[in-house]
Amino acid sequence: MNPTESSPRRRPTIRDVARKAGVSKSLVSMVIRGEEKVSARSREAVLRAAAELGYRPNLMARSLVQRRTKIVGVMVSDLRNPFFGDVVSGIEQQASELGYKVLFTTGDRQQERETEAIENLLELWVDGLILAGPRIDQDSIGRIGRSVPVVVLHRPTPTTSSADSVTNDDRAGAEMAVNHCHALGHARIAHIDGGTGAGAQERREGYEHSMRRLGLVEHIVLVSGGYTEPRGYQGAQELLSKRPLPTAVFAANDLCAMGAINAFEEAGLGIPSDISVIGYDNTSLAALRHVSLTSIHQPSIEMGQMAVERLFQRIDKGRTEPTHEVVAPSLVVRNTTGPPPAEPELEVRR
Amino acid sequence: MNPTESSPRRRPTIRDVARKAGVSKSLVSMVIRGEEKVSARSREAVLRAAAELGYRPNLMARSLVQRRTKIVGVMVSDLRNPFFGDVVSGIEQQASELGYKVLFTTGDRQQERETEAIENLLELWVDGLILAGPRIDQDSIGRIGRSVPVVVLHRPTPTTSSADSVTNDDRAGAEMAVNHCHALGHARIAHIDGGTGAGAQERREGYEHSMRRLGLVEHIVLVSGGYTEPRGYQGAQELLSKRPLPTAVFAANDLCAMGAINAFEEAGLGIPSDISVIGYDNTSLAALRHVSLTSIHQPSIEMGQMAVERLFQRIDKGRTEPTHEVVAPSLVVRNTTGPPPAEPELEVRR
DNA sequence: ATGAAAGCGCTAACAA
DNA sequence: TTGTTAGCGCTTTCAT
Repeated sequence: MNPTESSPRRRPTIRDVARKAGVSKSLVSMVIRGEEKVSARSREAVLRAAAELGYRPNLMARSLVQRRTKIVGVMVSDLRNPFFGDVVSGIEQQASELGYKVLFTTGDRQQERETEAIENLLELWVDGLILAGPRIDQDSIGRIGRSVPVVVLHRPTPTTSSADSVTNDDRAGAEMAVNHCHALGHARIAHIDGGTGAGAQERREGYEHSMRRLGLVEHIVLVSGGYTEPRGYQGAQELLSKRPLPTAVFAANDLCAMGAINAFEEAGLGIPSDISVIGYDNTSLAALRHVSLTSIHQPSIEMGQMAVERLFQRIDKGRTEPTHEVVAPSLVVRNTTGPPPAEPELEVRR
Repeated sequence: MNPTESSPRRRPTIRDVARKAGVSKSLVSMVIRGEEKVSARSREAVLRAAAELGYRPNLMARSLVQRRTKIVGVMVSDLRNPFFGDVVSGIEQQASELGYKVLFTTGDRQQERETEAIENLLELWVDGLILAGPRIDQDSIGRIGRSVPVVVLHRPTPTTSSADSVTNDDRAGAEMAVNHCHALGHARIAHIDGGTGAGAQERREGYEHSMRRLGLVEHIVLVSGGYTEPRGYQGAQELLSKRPLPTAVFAANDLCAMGAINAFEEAGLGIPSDISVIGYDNTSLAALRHVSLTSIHQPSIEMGQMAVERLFQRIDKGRTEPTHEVVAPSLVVRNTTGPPPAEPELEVRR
């Protein structure tokens, strides 16, 4: 029995191809990489041998000698959030445009898992790293940024950091949300926050700042939530236990908003007749006509593309000073926000 | 100026650590891999040097000599479908349990992109491959399966194939959907199909078979759709242009169902008062109380885990005969299905 | 307990 | 145009 065949499919290497084609390794290498200076005869022989053997170059071996992988690593904090679907799509588009492959890992919204996920990518010596909505601390990011080009997505990064960042202006977005509600006549505007999620702090601050600026400081109600539906539900429950009830709620993101809406509807409140809800991210979820959630839009596909572009500038263009791109969010009004209900107090006074 | 420092962060290698710690490469290797037979003194010296240099082992170099990567590659057909969030989560859990890393790529529902995505993984010499909802043809899958362990998720695979598969019984699930509608009193049950999506054919067949078995063959209405919301919307539009209108619609998946619901609501139809809608996959989307979509559940997290387990058996346990695991789907009744409206014909006759 | 040497699959000079 | 050689960073015998 042929030992090569009997061994459970040892993958053919460049050597096997060379032997079969009757040429040297280097010639095979040249053909595989599409170099010109190869005679048609050799080229054909090599290609045929490669095809017959089912040869596939070993990227690791190649990367080892070239000292670069042409791979962009992407750590996505939460694959369950539809928001990241768009981001990833933008990343892939641009990467393939620039000749890079993309590999993903996920952190499942837990710091420890994120660290692991990033480590996995780093051990592969990816040429660059994109952290999409990371929760790990800034110090860690800075440290990683010193050993490999890093772009942080959706999370503001201190200007001192070695990492680039691409974010939307969360503070401005939050203010848009509050202003929208205020313009509709709301005063008791509450916020279910995003906890430790990327950008959550800024949205919180934007909310508070805006409330203050509008003279609604005594109406500030801030409950803790998170970037998931159950967190939004919990946050809404907490709001429901307080009096007076808010007439509008700004939720940390769309998922959170959906959870809040569920809680309110369960409590028999009409949306937006009794209570308005506004989300953030303008995900595909919000756009579903059946959901029709008013939300703050951030251009996620474009942001994904920008992240890759930034990485590229560092890797292939030798840029070294960090850049911090901030894109403008925008308000998308749909059907979960409207004017507040008539004040019950009026009826009491009557 | 120290040339090592000035060069734009060349990553430290095992050699650098060895030099700094004043020991040999092999010793460093042993320490890094946590081997026992190393003196405490050397171990400390090595660890300190490694920490100071920010050393990170190069997985590629290691894989090259070990001829295995301890990486499971996963090609996900559509990251925008929340369904895959769960699947991925199951895959990651089980993989980390078994000591494997996971790397993802996506195909964005296009065959060509899928092929590329898979190729990327293969060139890394991943130890095994999971194809989650692939659209590429069975031949290609079979070919890949002959060179590396492959598990196909969510898509039935011919028993002749060299790949394993983990699927739910799409045919049975489709029949459950139809039976549920029939039990509610519906006869005009239409189907918006999933086109070339994984399992779509089986769902289509299950629908037709079930309609036939229930004696509703003349009510079979099958329009083409797909596994996305816009496709569902289009499919529903087509249904709306036909007479008589169906009283219930079985959509290829939840996304498709949402699109259909949008179309129906836009047309002024009440759900489920005028028309019932049932989806497939029981995604987080369907579970949103505000959406509350009746759907066919498949245990996605468990299926992800099983896929990894199957891979593991091939990689580390030497299994060679293909397995085809089929799990049972189940019906989850929510608020988008109900009894059909009173027949308008009755009023006409009156 | 530690080190020297060979080699994983590939590319990149350099020779021929 | 083609082959030879060295070496990428690491693990793995095999000596010591």
